[in-house]
Amino acid sequence: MNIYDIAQRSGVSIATVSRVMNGSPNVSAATREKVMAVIEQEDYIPNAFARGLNLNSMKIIGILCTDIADTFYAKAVSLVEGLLRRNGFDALLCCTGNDLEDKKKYLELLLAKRVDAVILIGSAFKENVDNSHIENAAKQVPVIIINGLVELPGTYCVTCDEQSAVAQNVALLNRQKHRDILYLYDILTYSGCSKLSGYRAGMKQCGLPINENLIVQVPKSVDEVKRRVLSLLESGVSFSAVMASEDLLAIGAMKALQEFGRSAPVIGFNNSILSECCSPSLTSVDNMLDTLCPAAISMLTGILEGKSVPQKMVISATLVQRDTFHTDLQ
Amino acid sequence: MNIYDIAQRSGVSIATVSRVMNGSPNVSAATREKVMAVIEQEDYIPNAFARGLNLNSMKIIGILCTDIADTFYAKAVSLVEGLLRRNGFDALLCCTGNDLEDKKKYLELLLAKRVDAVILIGSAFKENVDNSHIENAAKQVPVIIINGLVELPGTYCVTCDEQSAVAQNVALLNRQKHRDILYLYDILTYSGCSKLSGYRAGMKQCGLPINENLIVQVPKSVDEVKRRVLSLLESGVSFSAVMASEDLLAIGAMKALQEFGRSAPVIGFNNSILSECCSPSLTSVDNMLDTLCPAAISMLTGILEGKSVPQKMVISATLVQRDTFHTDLQ
DNA sequence: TTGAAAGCGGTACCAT
DNA sequence: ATGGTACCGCTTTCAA
Repeated sequence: MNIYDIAQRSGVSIATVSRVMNGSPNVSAATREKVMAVIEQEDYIPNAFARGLNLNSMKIIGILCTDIADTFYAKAVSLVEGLLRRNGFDALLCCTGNDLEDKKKYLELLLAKRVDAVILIGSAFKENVDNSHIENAAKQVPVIIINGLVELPGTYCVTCDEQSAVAQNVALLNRQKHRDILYLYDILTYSGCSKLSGYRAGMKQCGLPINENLIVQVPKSVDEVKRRVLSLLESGVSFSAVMASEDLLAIGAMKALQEFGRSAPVIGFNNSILSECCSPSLTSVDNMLDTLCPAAISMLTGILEGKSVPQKMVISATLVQRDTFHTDLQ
Repeated sequence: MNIYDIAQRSGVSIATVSRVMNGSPNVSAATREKVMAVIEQEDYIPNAFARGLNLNSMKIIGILCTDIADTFYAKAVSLVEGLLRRNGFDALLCCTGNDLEDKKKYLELLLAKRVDAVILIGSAFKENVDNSHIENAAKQVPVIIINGLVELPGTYCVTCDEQSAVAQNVALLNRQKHRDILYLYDILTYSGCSKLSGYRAGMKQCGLPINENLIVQVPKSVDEVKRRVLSLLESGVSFSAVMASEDLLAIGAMKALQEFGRSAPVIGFNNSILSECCSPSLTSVDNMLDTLCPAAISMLTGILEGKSVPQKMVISATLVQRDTFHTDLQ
């Protein structure tokens, strides 16, 4: 069933059918009704490929993320997908993993499908890294980056000020007389770098010495983190509080502390469902996906409508207090 | 840059360029080389819409799931997306929520984009429910259902035998002299129904009486479940073990037990990352997504290649023992 | 208000 | 092995 069939059955030309389908005002009420009747009777759905070929768009946005099995990215994708749909777009999902070559390859695949724009979620880019693929993509379609920063023509970034958030946490802990703060992180994505430098900045601002032995890179696995922190504890490394770049890492640390029979404030990051599932429940930094994602989508729709939008937007984080840490937050 | 440009610059016809692009053997080595040189020099990428219009396919598979922020669905989508990509397909993601009307609407949207097939993940269908939209979709493209069951022409189901898994758990608990087993569930999807009937069947097989007060529907929220179970405990409802249809619910129950100062075996479902994050870690049924998803995709590729494939596949679950329950599993 | 017809950028059949 | 050309199904301009 195509536009010719509909035209024939309703005794008009395909141009008129097209006008009816697209809600053109230049159709008489009588004709419109006549055509609509046939369309509905035949359950006619226009061919999206043919429309795409003409309009050079199928209203599909590519979403590139490292790993949707990760709760943080899953939440971001969930929000983004819903918002896109509400704006009449579909989401083409592409999970890349952490390998740069894969990211490049998949970005090309996405562009080959002629998506209207690309949204990057939590990619592992930082300054001084090879961003040629992003630069190239941005020449073809708008590139929206959620929680990442690449300043190039055609890129638009919405980020959370995670650096300040971490620095503030250091200050809060310091106010409770903690001087030796263990910092756990996994990968140095843009976000990972921000947090780490927030830790260093926070320590410095508080006049605390930075002990490199307390800055520990760990794999993203509860058991593995637990093991690593336990061995730190056993080897007598001294710390009285823990911060982590991810809830998962914080939970590994908590488990180690529990097993070692030690108690200490622990602060996670992402305010994920994990922070509610552990016992005691985990105090965690909320990086405001609920705000970032809508901001990103409204940027995107603005761009596609030809409006002028800012290229960069930064939102501050908030600390969600649970069992593992309390303060008056002032 | 289109196929005409490439043809002109390499001094051949568009037919030949098309042959080169599609790896046809009917091209002389010399011509192929000449054309390839131009293609690479110009970074030519064929227009996917035009190809789609001709081939009636853009090699895109629609994925319909209720909520990708849920760790279980997120894992399923993650696996499926990766497998699809490895088979040369892209994934169009569509999260529906639990409303049937939305499911219908979104399924239509997916079909309107002319996807090559649809994969349903964890939809809330059971027998005696309105499956007309699925029936209709299956008339147009293959419909693969992961962890759901709809037996109609054009539908292909890959499920985990969750009913037996739950029944076996009841038997295991009973062997440890537990007779009063609290069962928590949230929504009665196909999967939810299977598990619940597994509970009933298991109790029956063990000759245990079924106390309807021990079958409790709860919302999917740790705090809410905790509150509900606490009030059960306080009201003196008697049970010595807990099973849940979801890790999240099991964790809520664990927290209630901890707060009430009671200890009891708890068994969750899905073997999600949550089960490793709670303390004590949660014993959980693994419903074998790592097996289900590859099976589903190989079914799909088989169908699209015109092979004959079974319409139904059932895989047994396994119990992953952690802190909250141990047995010899025999 | 309506229709004819020229694209959009490919694929594939039929000649040569 | 290569080229000419008729589609695929729609949008949109131009004329009437």
